[in-house]
Amino acid sequence: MTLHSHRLTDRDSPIADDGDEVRFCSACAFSAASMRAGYDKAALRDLHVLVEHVGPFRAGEHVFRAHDPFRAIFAVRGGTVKTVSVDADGNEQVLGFYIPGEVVGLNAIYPERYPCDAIALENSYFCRFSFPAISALATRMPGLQQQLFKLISKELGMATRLAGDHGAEERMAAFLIDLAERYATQGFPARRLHLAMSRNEIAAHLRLAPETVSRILGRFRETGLIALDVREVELRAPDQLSALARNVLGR
Amino acid sequence: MTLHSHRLTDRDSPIADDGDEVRFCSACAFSAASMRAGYDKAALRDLHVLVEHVGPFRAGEHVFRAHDPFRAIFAVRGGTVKTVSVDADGNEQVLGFYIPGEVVGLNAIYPERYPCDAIALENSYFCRFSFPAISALATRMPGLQQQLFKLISKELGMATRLAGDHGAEERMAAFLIDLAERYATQGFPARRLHLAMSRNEIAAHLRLAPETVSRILGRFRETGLIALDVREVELRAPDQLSALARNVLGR
DNA sequence: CAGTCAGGTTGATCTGGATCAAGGAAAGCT
DNA sequence: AGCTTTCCTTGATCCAGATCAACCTGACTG
Repeated sequence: MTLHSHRLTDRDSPIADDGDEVRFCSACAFSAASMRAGYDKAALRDLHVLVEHVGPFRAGEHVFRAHDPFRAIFAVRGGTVKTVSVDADGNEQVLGFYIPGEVVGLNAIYPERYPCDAIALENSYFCRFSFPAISALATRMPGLQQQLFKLISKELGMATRLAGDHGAEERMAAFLIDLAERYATQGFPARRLHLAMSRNEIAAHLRLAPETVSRILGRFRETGLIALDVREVELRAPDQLSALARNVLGR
Repeated sequence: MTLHSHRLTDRDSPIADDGDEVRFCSACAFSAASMRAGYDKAALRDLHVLVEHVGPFRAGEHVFRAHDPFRAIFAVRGGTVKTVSVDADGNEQVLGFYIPGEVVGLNAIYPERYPCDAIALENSYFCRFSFPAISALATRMPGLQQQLFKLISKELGMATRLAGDHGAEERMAAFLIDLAERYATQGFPARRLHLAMSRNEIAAHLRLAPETVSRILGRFRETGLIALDVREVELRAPDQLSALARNVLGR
């Protein structure tokens, strides 16, 4: 098999702190909105002062834990995280995977405690925003407020799609398409991706058995929809995949 | 069968416009937060001016439609609504049911279009809040901003629970417990409820077949967990139901 | 570099809930 | 009242995906 996906490393990631005192890490979920709105230096400085760079977290380390009091949200600067909720019987449910530029922890606002664990899947870095501080700032920066609303609402859309009734193949296709698109919007190649998560974790996300995930990926490979080398994926027929995912993604 | 649930009507509903020029409809999701925060008269007047009472909508009528541009959110003043998304193959998914005091339309913020239809299940009334206006106001009323964050985050929690992997009985139990608790927080009796929705709608919400919903309710009745007369439900053993729902509701 | 172990694949079997089918009961219409 | 329609229930069968089982692979360990 000659599939060489562009494995993300600390070195070649386009997402990183640019070291500039005034501007933000270029991919931060908040920077685009703030820049777009054309805020003055003072407001930008406020937002910048708010940020606390944290990490690295190594694979398997917790960024936050279920039941911890909610204090902050985390923008992924580099790496990948999963959020997981473990029920009384020990069943793990993966709520989501988060890649650079995305924000983790928004589901903790209402309960005022994190309702899940956040665990790094690989070496990962974050911008930590105190939630009281960022929402106070949002009061003076309507664009930031809007951005926060959008982020939570987007997350809500994701959860809703996941809740839908759909066949295993449809969900798997939707997972791949969605992930690829999210990487694409962050500036990564759109047709190749490295899966930072195990089959087990994909399964726990899509409420499938790991065996089913494996079989479906195998089938996708055999029918030429994807090229696959364990965790390296190339979308060979994105249109057919999208067609499969159509009902899940709602378009 | 001698089960007489307290059927909600326009007349006996505790939720209604109180007719006071200055205060809000007592159950409105925003009134509590605003009152609690102790805002001055001017701010309260702003919020009051913002509200537009709409309705009645009769059973089956649309409050908004999928793909319509997002302009407003709706607090249920009386009645019940469902939000439904219909995919390309005509499969209906019920995203949620909303009772008086709850807010519909928050999932439209990110896509900037309603991602679903909102349909009244019975005669229903709403407070309509222009979203641009209420979020502008939220800028001057941090408590209101916080309330909006919470509402969306709470909705996110709901969607997440729905997305979980769980047996049909667990999901059904969770549905009943959750609905009863929501009625209870709105001041209705905690152990008796009238289901405003059909078995089909419950099924489309819990991704079950209507037959399965019927069978499980029958089983709950036979095992004494509930008393049941078609749409009138009495929770006879709320603790056992809660135990069943435990893994779904996460506690 | 043999040994261990977690992760992945593949095959065989089982099962929870869907689907198909047939009536009953309540509500709206003429 | 009768008629129609929609909703609900109950029984019989079926199937997508879970579970059980076996083996493979590659990465880390002593």
